[in-house]
Amino acid sequence: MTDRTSATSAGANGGRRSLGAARGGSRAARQPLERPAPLRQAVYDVIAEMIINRELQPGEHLVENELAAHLGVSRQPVREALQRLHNEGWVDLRPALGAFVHVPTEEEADQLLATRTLLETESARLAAKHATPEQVERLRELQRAGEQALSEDSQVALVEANAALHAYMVEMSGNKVLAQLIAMVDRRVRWYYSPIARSRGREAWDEHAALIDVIAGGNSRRAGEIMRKHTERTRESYHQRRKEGGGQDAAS
Amino acid sequence: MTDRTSATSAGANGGRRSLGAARGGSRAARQPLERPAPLRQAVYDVIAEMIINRELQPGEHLVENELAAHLGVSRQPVREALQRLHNEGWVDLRPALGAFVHVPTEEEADQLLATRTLLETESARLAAKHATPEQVERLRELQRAGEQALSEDSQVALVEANAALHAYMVEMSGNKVLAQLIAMVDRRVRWYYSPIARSRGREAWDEHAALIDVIAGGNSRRAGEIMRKHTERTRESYHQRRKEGGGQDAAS
DNA sequence: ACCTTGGCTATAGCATACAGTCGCCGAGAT
DNA sequence: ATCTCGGCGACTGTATGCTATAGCCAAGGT
Repeated sequence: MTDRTSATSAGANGGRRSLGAARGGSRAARQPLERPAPLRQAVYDVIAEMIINRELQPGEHLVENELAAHLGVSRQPVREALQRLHNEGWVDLRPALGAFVHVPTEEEADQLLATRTLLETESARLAAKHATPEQVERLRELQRAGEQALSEDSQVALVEANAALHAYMVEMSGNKVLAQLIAMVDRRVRWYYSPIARSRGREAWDEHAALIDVIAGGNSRRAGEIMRKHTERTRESYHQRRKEGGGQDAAS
Repeated sequence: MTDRTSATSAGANGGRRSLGAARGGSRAARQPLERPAPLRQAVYDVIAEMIINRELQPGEHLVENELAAHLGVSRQPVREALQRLHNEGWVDLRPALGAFVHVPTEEEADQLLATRTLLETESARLAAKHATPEQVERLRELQRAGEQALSEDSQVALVEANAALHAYMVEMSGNKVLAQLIAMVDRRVRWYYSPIARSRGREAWDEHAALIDVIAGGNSRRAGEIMRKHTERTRESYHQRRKEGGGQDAAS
């Protein structure tokens, strides 16, 4: 009982941690277009990030009170954020027990990768189908960003550039439904294999370059093929590393 | 306001209040295996159903208080149900304004159908790849159920049988991630075009029969092809009917 | 020594209370 | 007559209080 009291009192807007502070200043702004951006969104972002970079480990019990106290908000936004994380497969919600960080299984990882291949392949095909010169130029920009990260040997930048490139290609596809699905799947894929795959680096970005060329040429069939191979190789690399003992991560 | 009230009260059909009552008596039960099955789940089911069968119309403002009152629960489970409905694309959540039943656009419908084709095609391919005789037998059972519905000219049964057949095929694919995506997409697809498509009936079920034969033979490539054509035809039928004036539904 | 059982604690689930915000409408000014 | 501004109602977003349950531990029985 005492702990809960302390937890809530800490959260009782007396010490809004980063979350409240970031919003407090917007008081002056009066534009009708500006959306308040609910707390639960911020809470969701923070928790999701904590899960992704392993601050919260798979299987870990996410106690609403603790999270609320930690973030300086009440349980309510935390609950709603957890719900959303559940819908998107990040946490398991066991009735009357609460939320637990999802524990990835080998099977699931494989299925995710397979599904990703399917979706990304289609995305590439569509992107090639109606690519405009401006879009291609944008792709090349992103490609250069990747090369840069590669030369600087910055893993973080590399992962980011990779995500950006794929994301933009999806956007180019013009299919928002597809984009939504890919967003979900991709994020989880990255979570699964990011700690293992030191990124195929050079190789992967060469493939990207080739892919962009094909897209520029508008050859949708070939674009799809290249993307399939590209993601398949990532998948293979994933399996290989797992066998080699990168298994610190996934599954039991 | 009055019109909406009448709509919802009509939908609540009086008996819906049982949500709370059905659980009240569980006090005596002591089995550890018995899952409490949270209220929000029930609430979600009810609201989703109301949306699907048009008791709640596209664009309609879903006021938390009213839903809560009609269902006999507090706002809390309603909120959480709405969150989930939002993630799955059924309702739009406008900050500080609330939840609105999603308004389908023509573009979106098309993208949904295209995505469905992609996913279902893959599902069929995988199903064919490792189909067991038992599974094939089950498929034929479902097929017979469809034929039955067809001969009885029962639209409801037909839609149900159709859903069951596709769902089982997805299950056969063995890819749970894929299954999850298809479940989401399919449900929305059905929502979009159900009021228009009087189901292609005979024709569609003939295609099903052919598909099952191919799956039984384990020809995955061909299974995928057939499924693609199958769903593409549905798509065409959708567009055709829209142009003919079935546009009472989608978009503005 | 092992199993059973009853109470205890921590925590989720639900309900209720409070506060801030958006949009509307009418009154007053130009 | 039109435009602006201030009050008002409604509803969401957030906080907090309450209750029931799951899991644990210890005490007692077999």
